[in-house]
Amino acid sequence: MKGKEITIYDLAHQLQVSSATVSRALKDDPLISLKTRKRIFEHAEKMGYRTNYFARNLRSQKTHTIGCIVHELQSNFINSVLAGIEKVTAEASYDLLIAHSAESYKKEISNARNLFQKRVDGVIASLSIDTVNLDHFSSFSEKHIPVVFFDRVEKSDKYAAVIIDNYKCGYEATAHLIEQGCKKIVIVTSSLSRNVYAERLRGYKDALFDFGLPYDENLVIINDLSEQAGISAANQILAMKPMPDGAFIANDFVAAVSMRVLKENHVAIPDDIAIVGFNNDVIGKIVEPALTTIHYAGREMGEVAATTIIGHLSGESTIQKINTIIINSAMIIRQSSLKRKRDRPATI
Amino acid sequence: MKGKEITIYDLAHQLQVSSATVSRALKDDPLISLKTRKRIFEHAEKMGYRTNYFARNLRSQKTHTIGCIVHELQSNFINSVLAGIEKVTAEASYDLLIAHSAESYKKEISNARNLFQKRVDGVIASLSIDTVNLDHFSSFSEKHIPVVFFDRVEKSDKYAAVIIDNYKCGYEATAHLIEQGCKKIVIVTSSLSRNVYAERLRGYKDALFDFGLPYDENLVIINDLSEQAGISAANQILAMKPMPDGAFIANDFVAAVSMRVLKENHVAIPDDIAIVGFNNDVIGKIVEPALTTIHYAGREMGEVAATTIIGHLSGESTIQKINTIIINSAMIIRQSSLKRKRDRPATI
DNA sequence: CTGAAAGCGCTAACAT
DNA sequence: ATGTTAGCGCTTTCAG
Repeated sequence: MKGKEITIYDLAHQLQVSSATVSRALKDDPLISLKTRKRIFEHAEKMGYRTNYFARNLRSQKTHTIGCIVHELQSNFINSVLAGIEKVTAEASYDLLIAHSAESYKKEISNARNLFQKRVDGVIASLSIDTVNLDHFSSFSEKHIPVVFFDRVEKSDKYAAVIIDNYKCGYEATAHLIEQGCKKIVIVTSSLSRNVYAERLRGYKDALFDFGLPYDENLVIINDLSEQAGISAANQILAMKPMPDGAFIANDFVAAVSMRVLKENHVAIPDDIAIVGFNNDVIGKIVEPALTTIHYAGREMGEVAATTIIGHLSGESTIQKINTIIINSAMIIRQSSLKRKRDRPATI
Repeated sequence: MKGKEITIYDLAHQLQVSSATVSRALKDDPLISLKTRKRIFEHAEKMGYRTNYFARNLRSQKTHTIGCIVHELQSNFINSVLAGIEKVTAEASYDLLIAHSAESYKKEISNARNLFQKRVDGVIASLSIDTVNLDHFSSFSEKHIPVVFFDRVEKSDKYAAVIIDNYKCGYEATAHLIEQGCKKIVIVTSSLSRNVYAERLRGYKDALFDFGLPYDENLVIINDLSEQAGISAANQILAMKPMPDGAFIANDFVAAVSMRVLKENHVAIPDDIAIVGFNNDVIGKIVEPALTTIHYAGREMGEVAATTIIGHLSGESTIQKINTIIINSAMIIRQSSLKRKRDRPATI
């Protein structure tokens, strides 16, 4: 069974038709009569024919591959986005090339270069925390290769973006804490060069203002969202006098780590301090008390990003027209933020 | 800048050499004089030349791609394996095609078919929970495409395997619990068709025997390791009379979920029941008390698997010779299993 | 509806 | 050390 690979020439010869006919039939080209198509299909199947994508791509000058750059892989959010992208691209029979920058601008640049070398037909990306500009994507725009950013985006008329309304999320989380009676709310976040964090902070500020609370920049803790960052954020909170009675933390993992440290220091959650996380990670259901968080439809975000790229590639729409798409998000209230134990049941 | 793509012919023409020389120089072939090579390199760089992998692969009949089938993506363990594989394959300038079966035999079959269609040069895989045989890999072995399994493997002389000593891990975990004074130890595990679970159970049994404890099959809880499974396992434990005083749980996530339910039912950990998990997931450091677990070097496992495949492909070694490679693993003792609070400090 | 033929860009024998 | 040449397997005009 080691034998040679079957080609369309073999099939053509065996069926006494031309290779062109086989090629067309295999793509289900209506130009070929249904009868011939069927005959060729069945024969190809029987012979164990597999299309040679290299020959096809070489000839057609398309790779049928979408490149994807993400800043993180150990994240439920990113994984659901990826699942959404995968679903859509697979349906359109595009391949997916996933590169991850591990939150490094330098790596992101080399990821982009790599995808460019691999001649992807389109790019979907979420920016690393320390990315300073979009120059590394210009090789794509120069060759008219479509690029769509998601979640961590940068405004540009050259590329489209799929995001959630981070401002609204920040506002709602803060308002919720205030409604629970919090008067001094810490926000633990990351680089304000990234839209997601900057926007949420803006929402936080506006909520404070609307409810008549003062904004104090000492209550803004900026770090890298690592485990260590969670520990030190908690320690900073513990050191504040008086201690804050609310915290809005940029992701559920950091929130969980902080909660652990706070509890070790005999701080009661939510009574002493109410906590809201972000992302709706599984960990939020494991920690005690269960974590109030913001849920975003990662899967949907991925699907939308992929659909946009593929629509563009098949000439249905143009990325320049679309520019920005906003996906839904919603707060999930659990015990960690419920100071006023009332009728409202915790959502699990 | 939309212009045509540069080819080796363009470079050849511009530099007044033949296309063959350019081709060789670009692969750093020592046949070409260092001077010419350098000249060509620099010119290629300047012109923004990118190699056309389709033409190359079409000609060389190699894809330079390794396919990888995993049963899960939301797992730190799998992610570290993948990182290890990525490192090695990237160094050897192979591409990686990742497919995931989501613990479904059917999907695994279609993943395999897909990778075969894509003509990967080699395959690295970890079996899904319900995989019943290895027939879907026979197309690879027939074409002499090397396959290496890792972690969840099935014995076969056609394929190589990279694993940890699950028997030893099961034995040590159980022995540890016994040393802590446990007399009735539950084991929460999954399908015994998978080597990893069968072997650990064997270790569990032997440890019980060696320490003179009876083996009771009612203490073996088999489920699918989902969140729901963790909840029901805990409920089963709660219903046992007398309640077990030790539990060895197949992964840290399920252990964490079970702990939560147990604690909600006022069971003290480790005093009422000592717990050991598996995999050394981050979650083990978040739960309270911190979880004793078994650490396996996932990254190393990935590196070894990839090195084996690539060694085979470059003709350095043969997979038939190697067959099985065993990677180190070690228990990490934290509070969840320490009934006897003695000198031994908890490892964090 | 089908066929003939050219060529995508690269590699590797074979020749110098 | 470098050049010549013949494809790799497919798609796609152009011609019937």
